[in-house]
Order: sequence, then C-alpha cells, then structure tokens
Amino acid sequence: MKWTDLDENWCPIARTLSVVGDRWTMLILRDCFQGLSRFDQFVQSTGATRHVVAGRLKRLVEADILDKRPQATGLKRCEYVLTDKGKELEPALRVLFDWGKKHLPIRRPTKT
Amino acid sequence: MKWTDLDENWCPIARTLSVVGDRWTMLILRDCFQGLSRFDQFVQSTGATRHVVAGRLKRLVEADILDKRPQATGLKRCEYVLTDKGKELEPALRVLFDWGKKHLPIRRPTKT
DNA sequence: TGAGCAAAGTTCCAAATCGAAACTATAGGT
DNA sequence: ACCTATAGTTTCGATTTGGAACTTTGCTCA
Repeated sequence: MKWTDLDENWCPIARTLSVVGDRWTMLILRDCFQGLSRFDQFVQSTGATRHVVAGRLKRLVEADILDKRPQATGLKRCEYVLTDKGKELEPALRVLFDWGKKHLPIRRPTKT
Repeated sequence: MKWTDLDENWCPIARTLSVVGDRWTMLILRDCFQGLSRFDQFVQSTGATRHVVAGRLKRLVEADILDKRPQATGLKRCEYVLTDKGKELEPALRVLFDWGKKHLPIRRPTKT
C-alpha cells in the first residue's frame, strides 16, 4: 500500500498522516511556526534536499496547510505562510517537542 | 541528509522525529494504544508490508518505546507493548486524530 | 505419528523515492 | 551588459519500499 492511499482511510490519524506523516514535512512546519517562510530557509534549516523540500511544499499548499504568496514585485520570490488550518497543527509539534526534550536529551561530547 | 542523522539534532522535535517521524511507525503506535500487540495484527491494521513492519518494530524496541515480550510457551509468538516512555506519545496521536477528524472529513460515496 | 496450520520474520526482485550536485529561469541591482 | 538571488528542475546512482513467496518453530488434532 502506498501512503497517499491513506487519505481515504477510516482513521482520522491515518488521514492526517497522509498529509503530514513524514519527517521533512513536520520539520518544514516547525520552521513555519518559527517564522521562516522561504524556500531556501527551509532547505537550510531542515537539511532536506531542494528536491524533497519542493515536493513537500507543493503537497502542503495543495492540502491548504500552507499558503504560497508570490512577492508583489518579483515572480520567483515568494512566501509560504501557515493557513488557519495549518496553525492548528501546532499542538502536535508541541507534544513532539516536549517528548523529545524529556526522553531524548542531546548527548554532548563529554569533555575529556 | 539521512533521517537517522536527526537523532543528535539540536531541536527536540527533530530528535523525536528521528524515531517516530514516519507514517507507518505512527500507525503502529496508534494500534498499540488500541490494544493490538502482535506482528500480524500490525501488518493487517496498518496496511504496511511485513518487511516494513518488521523494521519499524525493531526500531521502536531499540528506542525503548515498545517492549517485546516473548510468550512464555512458544518462541515465535510474542507481544509488543508500550513502555511508559511510549505511552507518553499518546497526546501527539490525539492531536493528529482531532485534526484529521476536523479538517479531513472522510468522503463517503454520495448515494446516487 | 505426522499433516496441516499459525506466527514472526526473512528473502527476492522490480519500482518508487531519495541525496547530492549541477543546471535553469527570471528579476533586480550596479 | 553582467552578476547575484531565488525557486525550483533535472540527472543519476544509492537506498527504501511494495508485494509476494519462502523459512522456521511449535501447536493442534485426526
């Protein structure tokens, strides 16, 4: 089964995951919540390739989670901003944040 | 960048996603919260292939999110149960559930 | 006894996706 | 006219996936 097939799944969790159930997508959303909005920012911040970022952004826009706004003046330059629907995903990211902070503490190199 | 590299990321969200940031993993956890505990149940319920389920379960056990308990009598039969650490991911699934229910209503075939 | 069955993987191969890096297209600046 | 910035697209080899068959071990029941 391919994961896009999950979009008609009986389970709301599966349907949600058919849109955002992927680490790069989630990281892009994290960036959006932190105020980033441009293509190259996402590429830099997430560490995903341009290829993948392009695909994820396209899907997020199609799903009406992000809104793509061309800058008035130029054609290329644009902004990706969260829609209201997208903003409602924030609690999910907060849970992931808290869980990671508690259960996956970063291992700093112990000073020798 | 490969996604296992996220496990030492400065961001707790990224670290969390390095373990559970994948749709099949999340669906397996959903099943666990609903009381499923056996390999074939996960395969059936999620729709992922045995191949993928095997890999995901292995990682969840390594991450101490699931505990693998061989059944006393047999060697093959076993149970996967959530650890306390794993149980703390429930709020994340609840958010995904609520969001999907609200924003991705299932499209029933309209009766003609 | 021994044939069949269940459970939990593993293996195989072809197809899809990814990572890395180079390339393209358009606007603006100098 | 040339250079830079931005937002992609393309290419190609490597990795991961999907799908199905196969393996292994113990259990059941005739």
